[in-house]
Order: sequence, then structure tokens, then C-alpha cells
Amino acid sequence: MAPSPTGFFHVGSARTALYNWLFAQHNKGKFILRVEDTDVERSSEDMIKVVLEGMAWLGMGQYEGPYYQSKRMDIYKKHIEKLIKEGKAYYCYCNPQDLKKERQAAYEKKEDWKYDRRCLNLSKAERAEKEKSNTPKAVRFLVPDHGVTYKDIVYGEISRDSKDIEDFIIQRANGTPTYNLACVVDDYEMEITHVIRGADHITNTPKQILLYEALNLQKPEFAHLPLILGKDKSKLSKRHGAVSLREYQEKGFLPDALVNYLALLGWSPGDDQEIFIRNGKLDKDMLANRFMLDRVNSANAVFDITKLEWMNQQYIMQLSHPEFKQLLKPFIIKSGLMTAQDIEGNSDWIQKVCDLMQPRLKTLSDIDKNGRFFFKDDFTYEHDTLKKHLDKETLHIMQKLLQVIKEIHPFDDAGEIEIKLRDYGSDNNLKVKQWIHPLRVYVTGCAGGPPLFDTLQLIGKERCVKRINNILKEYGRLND
RNA sequence: GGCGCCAUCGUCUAGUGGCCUAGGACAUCGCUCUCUCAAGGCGAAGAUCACGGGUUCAAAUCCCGUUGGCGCUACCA
Repeated sequence: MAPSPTGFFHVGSARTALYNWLFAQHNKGKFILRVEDTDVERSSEDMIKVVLEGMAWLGMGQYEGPYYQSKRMDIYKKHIEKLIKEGKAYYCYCNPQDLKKERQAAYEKKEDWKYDRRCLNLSKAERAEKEKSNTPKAVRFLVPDHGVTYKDIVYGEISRDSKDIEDFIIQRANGTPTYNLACVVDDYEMEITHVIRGADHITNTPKQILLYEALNLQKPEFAHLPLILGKDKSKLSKRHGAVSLREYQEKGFLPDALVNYLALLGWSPGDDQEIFIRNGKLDKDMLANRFMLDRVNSANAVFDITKLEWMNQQYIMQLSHPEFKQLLKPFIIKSGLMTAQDIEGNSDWIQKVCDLMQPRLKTLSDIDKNGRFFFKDDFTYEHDTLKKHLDKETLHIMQKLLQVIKEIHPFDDAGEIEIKLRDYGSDNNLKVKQWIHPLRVYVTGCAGGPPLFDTLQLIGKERCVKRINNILKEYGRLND
């Protein structure tokens, strides 16, 4: 796992971690977390913290490690020196900026460009001079001239000609090893049996295999995972919207739902099972039991937020009522619906509101959009819906209904409220839809929502009366 | 440009030579339930299996080519 220099935990990385985790569980193997922070400038404690927190949130908090590559520099150095001694790697004194220019120039002319081994072919005198002037030197791997073929668990046979691999850098001028070298050494030292990572690493793999061979180390198996794409089919990135785990957390996605969704993005069990819930929760063991690397698809997959939302709702509905309330609380507070203290003081009321809203939310943060009228008076009325219920007759009916509501006390039993209102309706030969829809709109601003009488009861008589009155006052006269 | 990988409904996928007049899920649209919404149930629509050639009695499935998409092409990982 690499710390993200952009400071967030990408859902793609999360899926890679998840597949590694599932694979380890399935095979009763060890799941090791290794932080690939060889590039000091691009790593920091904060970035690593984000990754660790993300892992914990997704329920993959138990792992061996983390091990930090930045703390294992001497190990890599040993291997690099060995390669140099054996003539399998060489010093390169070239200036990176110059090389970059050359490369760019070639690219603009639509030509292929590869490092031309000029430093390998330096004469003794030239070399001595570079050394004398203290020119910074990196170490390049001398790519042998046989090609590489390996069998990828998901992609099958992949091969690459040696002429298409340049003598890549294995140690920077500042003395730190690069990723390709460090991960090879570590995968061997840590006895990694399976390397499972994104398909964007496919072209690195032949380089690494060459390194294993040059170092005479046992190779692991490789499995590359299809990329997660945005709507426009390019690699999922920030410009597609939310890509960081934290954003999903803040939107109110449940980790279980995200894990379930991610598991299915590129993998399928082979039958029609899509939801891995047992006893109201994601059953990771069941998932892991069914998980097989060779059932991973090789085609890239578009991230579909709509399906994630559906899945999230499935998981929300499975939560026990107290659990749901507990999870929803922070979102109620964050949306300014209620303060933490108010929630404490109105525990029963909150629980009832939660019960009503639970099956109606795709994400936890939807409480603000869908349930604001329970908490606040500043909710917005659906303009077109309200307009439908402002004719003279309806206003008249509502005027009468308002009186009925005023006379209901106590106002603490939804069933009682329902009986009183229905009685009034039938006594006056009103059709149910003549008064029930307008009543809902006047009080909640919405055409749809939780059962009306429960809603009225929870909003309370005083607020119901006030809201109906406001509508009557505002529109009553205009329609006379 | 070079190299690599990929290609089944809008999206995620099942399919590994005959069970495929291609199955499921999300989304969409109906109907049903209901005070409404959500959920649920039922149903519809949606894929000439990218295209063109082979191989075979038989191809979504194997082979070749074309096209398209994506990835890599760093002293990032």
C-alpha cells in the first residue's frame, strides 16, 4: 500500500486492499500491510494515517504490520550493491532534467525514446572525472536481452520484449531505492506468495521479474485487478466526483455496503448472489469463502454510484433500530437539525423519527433532504405539489380540518389522531385523498413521506397547526 | 508515437464449443400493495455477444486481422 501523496484514500486502493484481504482470508493466509514510502518527498505521517483509518473503517483493521519501507533502507542497499558488483546494474550520472528534455523532444516527434546506456559505456577516464566532480549518480538496472513472459492469475499469459524495457532506475541519486526494487526485495523477504494489485502495474511486472531473476530470488504469483473507471471510462479520478473513502463516509455510506459493492466491482461469485448479508450485517466470512482470484474479471469496470446507493439502502434497512439511530446521530448534528444535547434530551422522539426514516434513506446524509420537516420549520415546500392543493375547496376543507386537529388532545397517539381525522372525513362525506394529501403537503412540504399520522404526531400539534395556518393565511385570500 | 491489456443490455456481470431464440442485478417504464413515498411482489423494455475473416457438424465461447477504449511509457507507486 502506498501512502497517497494527494492525501486521500482512493476507492480503487480500497478495493485492492479488500481483494488482498479476501484472498488472505479465503486461504487462511496472513494479511500484511506494508507502506511503500521509498519516496520521502511524497510520504508523510498524515497520508499514512488516512490509509490506516480507512482500513479500520472498512473493517480490515487487523493486519500484520504496518511495515515501512523507509525504515528498511539498508536491506535494499545490500541488494543494490550486489547487483552492481555482479555487473547487473550500473551507475548513471546523467542529469534527470536533460533526460526529460530528450524524452519530451522525442515524444513530440512521435518517436520512441529509451535510455541509451550512455553511462554504461563510459570510459574509465570519463567515469573518473564524473566521480571527481562529485556528479550525483543514480543506479540503473542493466536489462538483460531476453524477454519476459509470466502467467497472471487474472490476465493469463503476459509477455514483454526486453527491447521494450529500458534500463530503469533502481536507486535514486539521493540513495533511496525505487518502488520496483524495494517491492521485489520486500516481497521476497516477507515471503509474499501473491502480489495482487491494480492493472496499472502490469507493465511494471516484467521489470520486477527481471529483478527477481537477477537477484536469484523466488518469485511470487501475480494477479492484476481491472481498473475502476469513471463515467467517461477513464481511470477513476477526482474529476469524476467522489473518489476518496472519506467522502463516502461523510455522505453516509455504510462501510459494509461499500465493501459489498466494491467486492462486486470486478469480481462475481459466479451465481446470482449480490448481497452478502447475514443477521443484518455484511458477512465478510461468507464473502471471503466465496472469493476466488480466478473469478476476477479482466475488463475494466465503471463505478456506478447509483448501484452503490441502492446497496447502501439495502444495508441501512437491515440495521436494528437502535443501531440506525446511533449511526444517524452525527448526520443530524452535522446538518444542524439538532444539537447533541437536544438529541440526548429527546431520545424517544428521535428514535421514532429514525424508525420512520430508516427505510427511506439511500445515504445517512439524506436525512437533511428527506426528513428536515421533523426538526425544523425552514424546510422547503415542493412548489408544484403545493400548488395542486391550493384550490378553494381544498383550502376550505383544510380550514375545517385545522379545527379538528386543534381539538385533539392529547396529541400523542398516531392511532387516535387517525381515528379523529378519518371520522371527520367520513362524517362530512370527504374522500380520503381530498384531505390526506393536502394535509401532508401543508405540514411536511412533500408529496410523499412516512405514514402521515405518525408524522403528524411526531411533529406535534402546535407545529402542525402553525404550518397549516401559514398556508391558509398565505394562499387563502388569494383564492377567494 | 512505442509497448501492453481489454471488448456480452446505459452500468456491474453470468456464460470456458451444443443447455443461449444470451441469465441475473442496478437504473428506466408499467402494474400491484398503500394515506403518499420508500421497501416488497409481478411484468415490460433493453445486447445483430465491437466489426471482418477463419477453425468446427456446431462459436458469445477457439484462432487471425481490423476498429475502439484504457493503461504504462518518471530518480511516483
